[in-house]
Amino acid sequence: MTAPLHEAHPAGPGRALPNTQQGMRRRNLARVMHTVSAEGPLSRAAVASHIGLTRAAVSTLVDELIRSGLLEELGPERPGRVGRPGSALAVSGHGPAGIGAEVGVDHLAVCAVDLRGEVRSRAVRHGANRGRAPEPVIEELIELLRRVLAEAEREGLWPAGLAVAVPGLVARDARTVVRAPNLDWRDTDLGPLLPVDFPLTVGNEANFGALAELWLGEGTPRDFLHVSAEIGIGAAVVVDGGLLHGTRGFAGELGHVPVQPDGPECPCGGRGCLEQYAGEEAVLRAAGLESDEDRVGLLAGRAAEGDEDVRRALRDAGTALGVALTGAVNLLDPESVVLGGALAGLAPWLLPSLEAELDRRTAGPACPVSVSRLGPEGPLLGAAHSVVRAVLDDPVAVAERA
Amino acid sequence: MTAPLHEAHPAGPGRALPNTQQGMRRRNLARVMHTVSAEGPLSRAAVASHIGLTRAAVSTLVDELIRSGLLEELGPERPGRVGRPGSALAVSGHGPAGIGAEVGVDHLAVCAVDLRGEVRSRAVRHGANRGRAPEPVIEELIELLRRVLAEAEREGLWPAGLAVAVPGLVARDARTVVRAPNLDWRDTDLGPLLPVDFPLTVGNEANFGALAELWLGEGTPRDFLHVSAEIGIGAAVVVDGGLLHGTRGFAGELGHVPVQPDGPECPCGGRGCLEQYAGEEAVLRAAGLESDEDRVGLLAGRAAEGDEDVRRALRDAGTALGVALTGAVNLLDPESVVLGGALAGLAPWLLPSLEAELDRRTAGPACPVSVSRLGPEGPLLGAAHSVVRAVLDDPVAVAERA
DNA sequence: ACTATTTCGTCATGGCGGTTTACAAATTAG
DNA sequence: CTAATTTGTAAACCGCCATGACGAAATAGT
Repeated sequence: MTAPLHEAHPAGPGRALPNTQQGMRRRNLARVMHTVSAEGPLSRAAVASHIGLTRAAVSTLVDELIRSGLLEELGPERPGRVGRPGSALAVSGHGPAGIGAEVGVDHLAVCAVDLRGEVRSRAVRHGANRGRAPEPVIEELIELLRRVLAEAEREGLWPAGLAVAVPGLVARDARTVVRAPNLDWRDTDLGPLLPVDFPLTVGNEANFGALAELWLGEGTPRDFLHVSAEIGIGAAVVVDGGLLHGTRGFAGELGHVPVQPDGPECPCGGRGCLEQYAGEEAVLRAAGLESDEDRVGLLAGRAAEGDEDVRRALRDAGTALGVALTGAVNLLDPESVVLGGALAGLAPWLLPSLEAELDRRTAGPACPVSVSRLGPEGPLLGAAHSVVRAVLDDPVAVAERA
Repeated sequence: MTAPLHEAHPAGPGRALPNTQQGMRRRNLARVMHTVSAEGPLSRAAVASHIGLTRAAVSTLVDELIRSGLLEELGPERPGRVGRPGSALAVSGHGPAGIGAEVGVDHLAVCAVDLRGEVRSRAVRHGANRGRAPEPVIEELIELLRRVLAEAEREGLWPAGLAVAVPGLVARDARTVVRAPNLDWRDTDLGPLLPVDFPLTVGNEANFGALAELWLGEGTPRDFLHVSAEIGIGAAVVVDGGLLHGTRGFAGELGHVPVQPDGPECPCGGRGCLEQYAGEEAVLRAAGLESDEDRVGLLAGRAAEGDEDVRRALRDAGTALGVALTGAVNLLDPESVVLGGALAGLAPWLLPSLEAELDRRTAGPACPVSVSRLGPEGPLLGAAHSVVRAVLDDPVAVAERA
């Protein structure tokens, strides 16, 4: 029963809808949902002027959305302006919810987000998953999922879809994990393991983090490069408000960009890949540390304490990141680079050398580098919100399933 | 009078059209044009089944396109199939034409392409333009343009737009050349210099070359990386059948991707940029040659003769290209890499080391590298065809101008 | 307090676009 | 020569949005 959510989450409302009158209607319904969702409570008239339709047309659209339970009438607004006050519309806090899940190296998490974007339920379970087989891990995830779904149902929500963030490469079918080095999973189709009766999507953790940044970050542009790191270093390329997936779904493998063509060998077969300089393992080694749990926290702690070895290791990692990012920036000309995931916590010590390297190597104004506010929350929120966006992108599709 | 052609040539038909009934109509007109253009002569019924409309609907669409002179009725087709034969429709060979122009380092060229994709007129003028001011060069280009337009008019064609390919960075407004090192142009707006009474677009030569590959190449995928080189090394990133422009329009600057972080200094401010290893100047120097004209031809000639110095220089350049492309391929996961422009002619000596490097550094199946058939013709054809595509993408817009 | 003005939401009407249904025309199969 | 099949078109219909008019509900002015 696991139908794919529309793959490669389209940027705008309803990209794939047919070019017929019904398709037009569905696109307009989506535009209403997006407008109300983005611009807060709005009257029908305000929505109409936002999207360029007449009040009459918006009325019929809103009626349909209210009947479907996707919009709610909040009642008359009381503005100081002249004229009859409008009736405020808001996205419904009941009805469909986006379920996000995350399989991390040392934790599992599930959450439910309503159409308003609020997290209404969540469950987390800590514990190292490194090297565990997929089945028991997913078994535990399902337990969390059950709890979240139960609580969501008590709040009047029903699941519109499930998106799972995984620390590894995911095939374009958005179902099978091709390679997850931290977990030691290879070519495992999560579809059969997660028998849910709503659409399932599996995606790369870094990609979901980037989407969270795009949708939840403040002032985030529509074209940027989102860099995050767990063990591998993943980048997500966001172009015109949409993710760049690549042919096989493997785009964004920043970790294996050559930084020093005759540097140390890398398991990927190359030499001097970024991961050999800025990967978690490499940085720990350079700092003279060893640990099996919360390695990022360890690094951040030592660096904050003033440990010169750790700081040097992070400086060098920043320089290597700067070299790799110079290539990426030259190739993509993004509006900015955002450091997310584990890198966000280490930013204070990475940024100076990273920016110095990037500035030095770029002619003209350098590409600004910023740090994500979301940090480690990004992937989970991005996953849940991807489902919410899918609902906003095609409201009738979910209304039919209600 | 120079209105911008729709910027950032959209992939599909009429992306920017409003979501109204007229917009729907225009999109369907575009779909008919695209189908007839791509699938050769087709009956109304065949078009209908291709795009999923009814025969009746297609009939009215075709009527309108024929009245506008964009489609032609070729007469009844004689198939061996049962049933009444359809009336073959073809894109008109008269009416609107796309005008392409190219400002090269040592030549100027202009051509006119009809909606069928045939080159109906062309004019070329050889002569070094290096270091000449924009005004006299454009003056000469206008002379060629006048000749091409005159011949096109004799053939019953009228210009639907002009696209100019320039060897340099072009701003997002598609009018001003920000930097063209070979010509020594900086921040020159070609709009005032080219006062034509139809839409004008200025674009990067490498980008137009990539578009030519996309539209004219056989078996070219919708996601690929097109690498070309004149003096600088430009790459064009094609994603889902559309060019990736970047925020400022500077995407694809492969020449300044770091290949050896502490290599020789580069005018861009960096060190060890690809251009320092695989740029024209660098290769000539490594080969111990010097020349002011047709430097690529010189290299190819010597390499073909068996000159070991030249071959070694090209091998090394290929290796450097391989390193830079490894980074790009990891980041973008394209379906293939295409070598175009000057690189196409040098491919026999570049490819082996390039592919070896790329294979070695990539885990799993390597990204296939191919060579463009179009070679130096690419940019000019791509420019002209970009105008033709714009007409196919929104037929009514040009019909109104007829 | 009362009227004029402004804005909101809705209804009836109409135009536009594609579908459905029906039919004549043109070909092949038997 | 008839039956079957396919094409192109015309007429009626339906869905969707625009237009214009109206009542409702607020403010502004006298």
